[in-house]
Amino acid sequence: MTDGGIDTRPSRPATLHDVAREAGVSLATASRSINGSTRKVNDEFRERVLQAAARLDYSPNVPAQAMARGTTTTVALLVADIADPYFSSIAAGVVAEADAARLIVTMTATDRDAERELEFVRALRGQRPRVMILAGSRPTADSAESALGHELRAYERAGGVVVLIGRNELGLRTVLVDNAGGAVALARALTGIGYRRFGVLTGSEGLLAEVDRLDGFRAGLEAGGGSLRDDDVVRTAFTRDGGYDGMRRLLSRGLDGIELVFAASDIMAVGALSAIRDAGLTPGADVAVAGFDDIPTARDVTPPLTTVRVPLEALGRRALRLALGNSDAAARAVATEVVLRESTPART
Amino acid sequence: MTDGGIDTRPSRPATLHDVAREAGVSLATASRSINGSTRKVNDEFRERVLQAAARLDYSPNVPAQAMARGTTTTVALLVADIADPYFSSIAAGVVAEADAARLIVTMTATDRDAERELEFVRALRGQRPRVMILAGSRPTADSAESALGHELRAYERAGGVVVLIGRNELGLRTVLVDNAGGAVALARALTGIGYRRFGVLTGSEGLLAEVDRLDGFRAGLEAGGGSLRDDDVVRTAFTRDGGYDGMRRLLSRGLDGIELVFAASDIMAVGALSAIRDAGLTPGADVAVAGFDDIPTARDVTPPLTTVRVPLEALGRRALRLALGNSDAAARAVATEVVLRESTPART
DNA sequence: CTGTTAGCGCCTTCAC
DNA sequence: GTGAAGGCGCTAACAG
Repeated sequence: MTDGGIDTRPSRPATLHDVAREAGVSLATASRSINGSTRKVNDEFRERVLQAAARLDYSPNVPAQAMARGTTTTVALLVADIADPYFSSIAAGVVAEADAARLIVTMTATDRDAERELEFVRALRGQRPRVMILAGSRPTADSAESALGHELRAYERAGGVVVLIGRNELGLRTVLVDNAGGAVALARALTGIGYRRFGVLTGSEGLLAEVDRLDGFRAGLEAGGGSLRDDDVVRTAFTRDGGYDGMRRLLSRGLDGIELVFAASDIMAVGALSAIRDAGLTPGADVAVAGFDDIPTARDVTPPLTTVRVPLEALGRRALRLALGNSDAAARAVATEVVLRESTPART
Repeated sequence: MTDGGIDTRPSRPATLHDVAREAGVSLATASRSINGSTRKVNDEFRERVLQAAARLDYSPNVPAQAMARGTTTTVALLVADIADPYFSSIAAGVVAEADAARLIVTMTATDRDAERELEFVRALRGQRPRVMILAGSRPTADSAESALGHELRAYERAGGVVVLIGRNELGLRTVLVDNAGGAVALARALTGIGYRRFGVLTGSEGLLAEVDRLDGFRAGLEAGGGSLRDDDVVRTAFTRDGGYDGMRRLLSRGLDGIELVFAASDIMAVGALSAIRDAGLTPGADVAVAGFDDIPTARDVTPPLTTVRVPLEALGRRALRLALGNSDAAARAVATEVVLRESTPART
């Protein structure tokens, strides 16, 4: 820099070695000063090292540390769809908790594709994350399942920790959600305020959550004296548009006495509301709608959505805590809670 | 495994060395077989290596590869809030594009805190990501700003690439959004359908996006003959709850002739709609509301929200493409587009 | 308390 | 075409 200007040429990042030399100490001392090991370092030396590091804009090479230590500080998170509020809320929880533990989260989306999920688990395994959290619940059984299980088990055998959110399979650590209980409670609450004839919008992929919610709802109706005919159960995509289409199908076929439509997820319910409105009807008044999850927008749609609250962010936090060995996170299924709002007005 | 069962004890992950030995070839040959280098490998050998790898459940150690190669396959993404649809949509775009380039995305949230942002940039720098994307737009200037700039420049000097989304500072690569143009167009469209008296809900942190949107809106009003009084501009948090509170303030103070409230983001507009409704008024009829961004829920609230579409996912994709040197991604500001919906019915 | 040194797992010239 | 060997940046024994 003979011109005295700032050197902006891309250059090799400073290494610990450089810092040690600059500070006039050994590599080991530099290392100990910067990340404080068990051993103590003379204050003066430490100070010198730290200043040298600052002067050189030194930034520890994490991959190198990982290799030397034999362990990373990474948490891998695999979700079905990042833009879906269900998953982004969970992700926010995982990130928040990771933060507290000084871990970094890597995030990927499977697009609800089992092939892709498998592929990603394979790729992620290579990163040697400390923890792998899978939140995209998937079919109860399918061809890729065994391969997935194999991969996950291999990962655990090599010292990794897997946590599944919302499904209970493969004998892996799981954060269970009380889907069934919530659905039962919802059904009872709805029959309790006078509803009798129901319709259902659910997913078509046989996800565990879907199944549990439907079964629970059925059970709750039985107990409460409501009725649900088999052909009033519409299977569609587990998305906003799926909810819209499913509701439209139901409407064009004729509601035929259905008083309330239960959508297996809020995001589907939101689609259903729009479909109802687009058909010239008024949700709540002409047909009631209930959802599941209590995503943030549930209270902002009109009418505000009756639903079952699943503490999504807490799920994410709990998943990571469970992975990190916090045993009280292992407890039992995460409780859910019925939230009655105006989309299901009391019937007389 | 004398008992013939499956060994599930946590064991050391298989290394390339193990694979080579198992296949009876050298380390180099194993390496070349598995990740295909420039050199050719005898088919038979390669086959043997691949099988050995499968047998041992070998998974390449990415951190080790990174070290040896001197470069990672990581993209670091820093956003303000993961659960906010604005950012999760951008994130989805980044992830999708990263996918195509076989890169892994690590994601962190700053919680809109400049301190945290700085801290994270520092930590992320250590990961030696190929690219760093900052999407949490922040104050136009503040104390942490220079430190941030210093850190980012050091990162670039060491060979990294930084891309900013939505702000134009520090002389770094940027994906610009035409906030001003969109706001101008919105204002003109609204005056065009008969609105004259406006109110505004905007953020209080002086984010560039806020400022541009407000200025643009003002300019558009002038051109279109609308009016906006200074005390009809409410500064509040750039969140759903901020929108709710701001609107409530406006309402309790008395709308005083305001016909339409422009919220600087959809998420704030959504809060405003709820506030209006909670006050016993009907949004659209009693007060019109417009937002900005066109997040997915904009069309699902009632009445559907008039807004300015920002192609969020595309922003994310473009940011990464720009980072990867795709020059056509460098073009000019991303275009925005006015979307009129029922929250702003034409005024005779 | 400080310094020396041997790896961590992999890639990549360089000889063969 | 294949193998041997050095080195990537850092940590963690191990001596001093």
